[in-house]
Amino acid sequence: MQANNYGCLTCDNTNCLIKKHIDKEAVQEYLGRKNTFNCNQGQQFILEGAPVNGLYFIYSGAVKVYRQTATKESQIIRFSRNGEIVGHRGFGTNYVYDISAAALSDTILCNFTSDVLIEMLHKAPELMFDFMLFYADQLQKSEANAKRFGQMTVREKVINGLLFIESKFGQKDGYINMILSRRDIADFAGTSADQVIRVISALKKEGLLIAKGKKLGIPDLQIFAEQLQERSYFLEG
Amino acid sequence: MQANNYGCLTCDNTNCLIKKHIDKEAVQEYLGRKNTFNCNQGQQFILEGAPVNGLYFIYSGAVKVYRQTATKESQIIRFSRNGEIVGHRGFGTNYVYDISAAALSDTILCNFTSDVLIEMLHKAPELMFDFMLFYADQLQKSEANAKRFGQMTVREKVINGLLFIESKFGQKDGYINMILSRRDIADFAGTSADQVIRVISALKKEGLLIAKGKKLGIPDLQIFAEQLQERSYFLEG
DNA sequence: CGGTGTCTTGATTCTCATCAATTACTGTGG
DNA sequence: CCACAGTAATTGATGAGAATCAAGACACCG
Repeated sequence: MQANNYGCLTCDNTNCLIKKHIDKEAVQEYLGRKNTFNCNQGQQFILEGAPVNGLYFIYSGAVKVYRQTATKESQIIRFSRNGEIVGHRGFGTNYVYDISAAALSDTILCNFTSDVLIEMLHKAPELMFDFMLFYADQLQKSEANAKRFGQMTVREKVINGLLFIESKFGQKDGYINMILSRRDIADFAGTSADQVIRVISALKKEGLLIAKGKKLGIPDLQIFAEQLQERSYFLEG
Repeated sequence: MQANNYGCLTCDNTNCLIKKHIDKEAVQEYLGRKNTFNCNQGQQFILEGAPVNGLYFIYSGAVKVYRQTATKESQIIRFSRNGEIVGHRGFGTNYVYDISAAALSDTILCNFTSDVLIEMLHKAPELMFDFMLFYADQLQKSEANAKRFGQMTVREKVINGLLFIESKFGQKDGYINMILSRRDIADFAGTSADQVIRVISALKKEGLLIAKGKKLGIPDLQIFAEQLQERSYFLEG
C-alpha cells in the first residue's frame, strides 16, 4: 500500500458520512489526521485477528468483506463500494478485527484510527448521531437477511445474491458492473460454486439472466425478483 | 397493558444503558417522560407493521422478538431479558416496526418515545456514544451468526440455539432458567419443531442433554459446545 | 503446446422438510 | 374426580433438494 493524499474537500462521495458533515469546524479539524492508501485489485487490507487500526472509508473502488473458517471455506459478508465504510465492526470494544477485507478492483482507502475517530465523534455530536443511525441501519439489514437465509433454497440464495450484487454495483450496457468469480458469488450466497453454476445455467435457459464472458446481466429486474418467494424477500444494503 | 410507575432510580438492572448514565443531569431530566407497562405472559406488545412508538427497555421479565411470514411461519430473531432493549431497530429512519415482540413471562416494560429519546441523546452525548456502541455490538453479533446460519446442519442449528438460550437465561438447579416450547426453539433455530425434537432426543441419548418435564439442562457446556464444528462457532448475544 | 485454474455438467449419496399417526399433557366443565 | 377436548410432543416413512465427488470443457499464459 502506498500512502497518498486524497482530500475530503475534493471528494465527491456524497454518501460519505464525513463528507456530509464536512462543513462543521469540529470535523475539519480532524481531516488532516486521515491516512490514505492505494490498494491493488485482489489485495487484502484487513486481516481477521489482526489488531484494529480504525475504520476505512472507500474513496474509490470496491471491496469484499469476508470471514474464513479453519477448513478454508470462506464466507463473504458484504460487498462495499465508494463512499461506504469498512472495518466499522472493530470499532468500540474490539481489539482485533473479526473479518477480513480485500479489494475487488483497484481501490483507494481513507483510514481514521479509532482514537482519532472517537475524539472527532465527541466533538461533533451530529456526526456521532449519524454514525449511530448508520449502525442501526446496518443492523436492521443484517437481521432482515440473517435468519431467513437458513430457510432459502439454493435457487433463492443465488437469486437473492445476484439481486444484491446488482443493486450494489448497478448494470452498464446491460451487464452488472462488477465481475465476480463463481466462487465469490457462492461464498456470498452461502452455497457451493457448483450449485451457483447450476442455478445460473437454469436462469439463463429461462431467459431471466444473460451472460457475455464472465459478465452477467439481468434483463428484467422485476421478473427476476419475483422468483423469490415472499418469505425470502430481498433487502438492499 | 396497565400503566404503572417503575422508577429508574430504584431499578437494579445494571446493564441498562439509561441506568449507566443515571447520574447525569441531562438524563435525569427525561426520566419523568418514561412510560411503564405491565405485559402478561404471551402478550404481544410490538406488532410488525404498526407505527413506531419508541424503544422499550425490559425492567423485568423476558421477551421474544420475531417476524411472521405470509404463510404463518414465524422466525424468532432474538430473546431479550431484563435490562435489555427491544424495538431499537425501529429507531431512526423507520416509521413502522419490522418485527413483532411478545412476552415470554410476565414482563414490565419501560418505554421512551423516539422523540424523547433523540432529544435525550443529544443532551447527553455520552449516552449517545454508548448507544452507538450498543448498535455496533449488536451488528457484530448479528453478522457473526447470520450468514453462517445457512450452512449449519439441523443438528448444529439446534445446538447453537440451545447454547444461545442457555447463555441468555442461564441454568438453575441444573436446568435452563426458561421454558420454551419446541416450536419456539424451532423458530429460533431456523428449522421445524419435528427436527428440534429429533435432535433433542438424540442429544438426550448421547447424554449431552437432560430433561425434566419441559425443562432442559446442559450438564457439560464445554462438551456440548464442542458438538459444533468450528465452522459454526457460537457467539453469545 | 502443455499446464494451470476456472467453469460446467453428470451421477451418487445423504440430509432434511414434510406429512401422517400416535402418545403425552393441560385445562375445562359436568 | 373423571371424561373430554384441544394442544403439544414424539416418532416413523417418504420424496425433494442439495452437498459432494468426479470428470470433462474452456480460457488464459508462459
